[in-house]
Amino acid sequence: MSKATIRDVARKAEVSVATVSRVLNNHPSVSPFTRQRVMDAIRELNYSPHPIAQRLSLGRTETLAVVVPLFTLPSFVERLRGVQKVLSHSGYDLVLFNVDSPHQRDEYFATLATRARADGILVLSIPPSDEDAERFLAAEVPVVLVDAYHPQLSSVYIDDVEGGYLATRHLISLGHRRIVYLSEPLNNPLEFGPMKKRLQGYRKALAEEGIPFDPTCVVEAEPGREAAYHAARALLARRPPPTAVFAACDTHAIGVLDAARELGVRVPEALSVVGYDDIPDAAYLNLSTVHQPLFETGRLGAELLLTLLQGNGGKSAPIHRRLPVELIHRATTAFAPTDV
Amino acid sequence: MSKATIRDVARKAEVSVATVSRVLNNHPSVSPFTRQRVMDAIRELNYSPHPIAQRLSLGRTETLAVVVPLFTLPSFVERLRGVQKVLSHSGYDLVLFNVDSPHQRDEYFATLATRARADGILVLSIPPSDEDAERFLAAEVPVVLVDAYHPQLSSVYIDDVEGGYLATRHLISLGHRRIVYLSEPLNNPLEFGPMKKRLQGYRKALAEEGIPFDPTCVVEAEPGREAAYHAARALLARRPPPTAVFAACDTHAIGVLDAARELGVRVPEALSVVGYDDIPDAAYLNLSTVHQPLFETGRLGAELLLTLLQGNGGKSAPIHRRLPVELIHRATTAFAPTDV
DNA sequence: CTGTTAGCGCATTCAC
DNA sequence: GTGAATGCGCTAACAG
Repeated sequence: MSKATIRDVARKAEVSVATVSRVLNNHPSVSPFTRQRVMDAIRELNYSPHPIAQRLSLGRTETLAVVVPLFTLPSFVERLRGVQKVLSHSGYDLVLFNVDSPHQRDEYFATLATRARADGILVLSIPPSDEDAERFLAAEVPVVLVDAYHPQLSSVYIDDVEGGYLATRHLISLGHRRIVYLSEPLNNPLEFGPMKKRLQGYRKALAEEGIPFDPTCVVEAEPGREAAYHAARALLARRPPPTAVFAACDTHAIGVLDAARELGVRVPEALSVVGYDDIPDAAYLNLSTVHQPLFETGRLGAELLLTLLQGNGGKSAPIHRRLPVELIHRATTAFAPTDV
Repeated sequence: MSKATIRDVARKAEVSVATVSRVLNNHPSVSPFTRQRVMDAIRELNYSPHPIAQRLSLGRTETLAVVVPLFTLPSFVERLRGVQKVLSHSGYDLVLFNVDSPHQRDEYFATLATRARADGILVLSIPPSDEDAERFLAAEVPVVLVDAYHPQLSSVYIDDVEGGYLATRHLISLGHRRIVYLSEPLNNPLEFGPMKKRLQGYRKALAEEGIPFDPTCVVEAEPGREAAYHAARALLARRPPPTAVFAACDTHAIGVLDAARELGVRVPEALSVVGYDDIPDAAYLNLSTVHQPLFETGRLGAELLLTLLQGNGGKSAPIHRRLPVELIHRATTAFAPTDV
């Protein structure tokens, strides 16, 4: 249907293609009369400009790339929602690049480092290497990192050290001393960093209170409730068992709750558990946790990218926004048992 | 960097652009010698073809549109995973269109009905109108519906009538008679149909057993655990209360479990609950439910679309694939209490 | 095997 | 105000 081209419209309206183009981009210098005739022709032919042709001519792609670790992170949906909310009315197409391996990440980052690919790039939770950053900079394609950081690239992120610190301090203030830090693998192929940062915060809080760091109190488990459950069972079998667990993500925290329930370990009386992220389930389960603004972070990242796109040409200094985290004290944390 | 054009390569390799184009699309008729020279030039210039220009020239967009109700359906992630898995290696860009209002749906469907927009369209859980279907057909742009159905458009879906039937039959066979059907709003703005279909299955099972249909046993609640929880509280306050609830989605079923627990109604002794979807949480909570292949459905939909794209030109008859559903009997359903 | 050329559909100088 | 002409970067006949 819409096979009509700008030329057809021009012919029908008895004007030149240039004029049609002008009314299309409502250029001021077109007489009302001609404009009307063109509009009529457009409507009659059910014409709409060919996006690809426009893009080639304009030298823009009208496209934004969003790079996400779609399946590894459960929190991505919330972030993506925030992103989508902003971009939906921006006129940009949102193309999704899912990376689930380092190789794919490298490939995407390499191919995206061109204005010919996308006008801007939004990267969720995947830290680019220095080399990647260089390429992005050289290609002069605006990039915003969400939940990731690189000094040379704009970003929106949270202070994970602070988050880990808050969670641990909370437990310490309740009298806990044998606090386990349970996290997803600290060294993962995608070099997802927050888990390490949270560990730093954990250690910082411990150090502040003069509690010696016990390496056996740092345990890693694969992502997912299941893995955390098994890890927790092992933990609770220790003698003496920990009195508190700081899980680096809510999913893990829930796995810990599972194990505790199954073993008859009462929470929070015998075991305190604090999670991280504040996913919807956390509120429901009354899980004490560190709240991080998932939706917000996506939204702000997208907005920042649009801003960078506005100020085209001016490759200004990167803008970094750090959003606050907050400890939510719910029902899974309480004073440490006294029979230590 | 990659500002080099095909002309630059041609110049450097001392050949014509046509030849460069040939090696790019590894056309056979190029002498090994020339090919090597061109390849060298390409590498030296760090050249890569401009996607937009290619598309304009080829008359293809190399793009697939995926239309999703991103935020209303919790199951979309699983489906999208399936889609992504297939498309990631297809060479197509995957652009995401999120619709959360009828208006947006209409807008997207209208603008997508052109080959100029996308080479193919994948629609998740949003039934197009007859008018939409006509437009897609007229534009000759391949469309695959996932979890939705239209006679003229290819689709991958499940038999929701059967699902509703299975769930209800299961309850009936356990001796239940006062069975409530709890569902998301039957008439929703996006005209999402499965809830009605499941109701049909429910009624069919009832009818088969000669159990009179009681309109007060059909209750609607907004999406989400919370709303279901409130609805369930009201239900359990009835005298006599229902002995079983068939929730049209697992999230609702979980809300029912919440209410039962809070009111001290034991499940499954005093109340049987069966859900629908078999989301990850369902397995964990030991929820009896109707399993539907979320990931599979997305995967197959994407594969079907690619197939349609292969057989370009031939606008064959629509292909419909109906995937089986299955009742998973877990711990939330049991024989009806005898003290009726 | 390789080069020349004509589009693809639109935006945009530059004249008039 | 409007039109003719040029270019965006690449592919695909058509010649040679």
